[in-house]
Amino acid sequence: MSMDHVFAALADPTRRAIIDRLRGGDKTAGELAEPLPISRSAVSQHLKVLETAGLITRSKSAQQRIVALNADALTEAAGWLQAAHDEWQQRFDSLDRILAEEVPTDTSTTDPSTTDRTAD
Amino acid sequence: MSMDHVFAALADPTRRAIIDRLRGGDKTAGELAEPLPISRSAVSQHLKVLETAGLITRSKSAQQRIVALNADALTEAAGWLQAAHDEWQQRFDSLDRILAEEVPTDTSTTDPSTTDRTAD
DNA sequence: CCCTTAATTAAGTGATTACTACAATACACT
DNA sequence: AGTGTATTGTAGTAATCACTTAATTAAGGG
Repeated sequence: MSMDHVFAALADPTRRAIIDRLRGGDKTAGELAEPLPISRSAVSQHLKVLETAGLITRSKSAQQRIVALNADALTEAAGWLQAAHDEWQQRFDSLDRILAEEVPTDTSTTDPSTTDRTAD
Repeated sequence: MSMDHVFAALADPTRRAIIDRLRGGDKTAGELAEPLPISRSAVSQHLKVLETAGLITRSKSAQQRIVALNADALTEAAGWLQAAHDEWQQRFDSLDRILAEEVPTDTSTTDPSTTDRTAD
């Protein structure tokens, strides 16, 4: 259930498609394989990758395997991304504030060619 | 800047470590390479992967390359995860509610073997 | 112009990935 | 037991990955 495995699992478009379908509720391995342009064996292998990553759980019901999404692993990965994003955004915002405060003096006030007040 | 590339980039622990360091602000390629147990060449290759994924931007400053985090790609990936997580959680919550309300009746009311009322 | 520093690119290697086709398992129905 | 259905496991293969060393580009200073 390491982050390595979670992100590696999510890197494949077929596996993300499977997760997208699972958002609508549990499915059997066959139902998941049906719209995909690859063999059932390949789907089974993808499911194994997702299971190892902790993103899904599989349970038996007669011959069929019920596949369900596991929210915990999603939460963990989402959390890491959110943390990185938030800290960066915060740093970005404060930089914005600094720039907004300190900019006013730029040119024309300290221009040496206009400060030669020789008129007197 | 596809999701494939973003998640594939995040699947490597070295690259996540680089992103973690970048949360503290911009760094040069050398600064990023210094604590890592791999060659500078390898770090440069990792940076290229992160750049292709849109997770960082690189700019030149004299001989050095300044590396900066790019929040947009992080936002996109975080958004996908969050959407999957939220919809699942919502479905989970309503299932919880249904179970809490509907459990009382289970079996024994529609059993065909007990409806042969031959006693008359 | 030559040399140092900072970083990237090129080539090569061993490990891993995604797929297919085929074989094996597991369960249900007769 | 024997057949059909749902799914997984096992080679085998072509492509990609992470790494190393060696060569290359680019900027600055003598």
